[in-house]
Amino acid sequence: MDKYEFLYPNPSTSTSTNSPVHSNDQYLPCSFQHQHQHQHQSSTSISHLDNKGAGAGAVEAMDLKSGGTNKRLNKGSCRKHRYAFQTRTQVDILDDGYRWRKYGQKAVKNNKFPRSYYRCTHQGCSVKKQVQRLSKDEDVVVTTYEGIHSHPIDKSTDNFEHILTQMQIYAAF
DNA sequence: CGGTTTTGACCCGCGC
DNA sequence: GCGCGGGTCAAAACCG
Repeated sequence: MDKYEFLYPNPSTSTSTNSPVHSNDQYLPCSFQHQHQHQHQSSTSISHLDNKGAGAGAVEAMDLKSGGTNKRLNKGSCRKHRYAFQTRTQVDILDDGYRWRKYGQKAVKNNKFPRSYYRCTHQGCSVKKQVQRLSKDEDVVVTTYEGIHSHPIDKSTDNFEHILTQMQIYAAF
């Protein structure tokens, strides 16, 4: 049922206005906060992510050190690049051009919708991604990326994907 | 047939 | 010490 391969008919219509939020101690030099006119109510999720237990802000309630994020493989990793996107879309799967394999799904306490855990299917690329939908606003989908891709995108020829790629590269620095 | 999703169980850190 | 909440794994099911 989750077979949405390519859902970017109109980048300026369907998926609009992503609000990148860096919750880690890592700061992004390039602030690509393109706040369009669409977002006007629950757009800036920084307060949501920063504020734990604020009802719908169960996305960023945990730090990297606490969770079992790096319990097994990660032993002495330097820093974790993690940033969340809030996208107003009706589709759960936001295809950014990479290949993801779902490895888990858990229900969040303050959310009626479960959170899906995805992982990059590339060898050596342990980029993780989790998608969560807000129970308050079903149209808002929070996608939290973790890690940086060290390989080109398999797909090609798309403006929006290219933009996303650049955004990730910026976030990597 | 291969890759991926699904779903339950297990594990781990933290709070009480 | 136990329970809770969250994250991951793994085996089976499913789809192209």
